[in-house]
Amino acid sequence: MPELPEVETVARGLKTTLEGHVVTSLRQNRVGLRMPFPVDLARRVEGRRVTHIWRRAKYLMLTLDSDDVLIVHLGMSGQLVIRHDPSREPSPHDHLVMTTDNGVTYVLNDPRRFGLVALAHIDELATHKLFASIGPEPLGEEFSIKMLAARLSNKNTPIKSALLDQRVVAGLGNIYVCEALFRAGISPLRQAGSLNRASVKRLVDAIRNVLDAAIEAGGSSLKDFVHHDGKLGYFQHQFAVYDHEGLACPGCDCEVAQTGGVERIVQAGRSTFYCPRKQR
DNA sequence: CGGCAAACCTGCGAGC
DNA sequence: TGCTCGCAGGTTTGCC
Repeated sequence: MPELPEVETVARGLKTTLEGHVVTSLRQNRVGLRMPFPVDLARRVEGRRVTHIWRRAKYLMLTLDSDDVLIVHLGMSGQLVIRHDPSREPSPHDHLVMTTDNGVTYVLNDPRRFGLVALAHIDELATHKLFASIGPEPLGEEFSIKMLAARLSNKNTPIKSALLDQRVVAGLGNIYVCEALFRAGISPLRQAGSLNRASVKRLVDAIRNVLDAAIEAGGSSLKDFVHHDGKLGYFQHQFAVYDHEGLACPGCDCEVAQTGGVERIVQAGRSTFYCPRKQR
């Protein structure tokens, strides 16, 4: 589920209630998710103040006053939400339960358990296994036409697959790759290395614009995604092509009955939605 | 090295 | 109603 805009939304929401507060208890209801929880997780988090909440790629980052960083990835179905009734019996998928000194309880719930929780010292983040090979932040200064062009130039894979590769650019997932390629007018089938400079420029602009718009809308809620306070995102109502197979492409003026509308294909095992008339 | 399929896991909707 | 199948926002592994 959560791609860059969804994780950014959770980070911004948590800032308002969690930042500046001390973790009074951290309970684990299982040994781990995709990877085992750190063995010393509770010991290193309990009693620490959360000084800064931020995001890198699709990872939620909670910096503690010990200079440890609590790293949370929500996988496909993860939620980090406020639990208003802490006395309630945890649901089978409430894997972590955390309480802070202002009396707020947070639950990490993740039915599919593709999520991940890790802990690292702030000085070792850059070289940490999770982050060492991740590409630039698409909303940051360093992401440019020149740099994306360089990263795509020698790739023989379709542009769709290249953009899903977190080493090329950080934070994009299936939804926003499809939407960005639509906005840029580029076919997902094009070989990444075949894009000219003008196409790469449109792609850089499209990626930034779609991510900005999605963050503005609080992310996309398809099945599982909710904000920290349980509210839904609403960018799904602005999808042009994602999950729109057979529906009218917003850029085409002809009838769906004649064109077939938005098409769905499978690339590297994942659905791609696109308009073959508007995307070349 | 590069690129793709499969695996990890649960839940849900469609179809029979 | 109840079963099976396919599919889902991500990442890693292993194979060619």
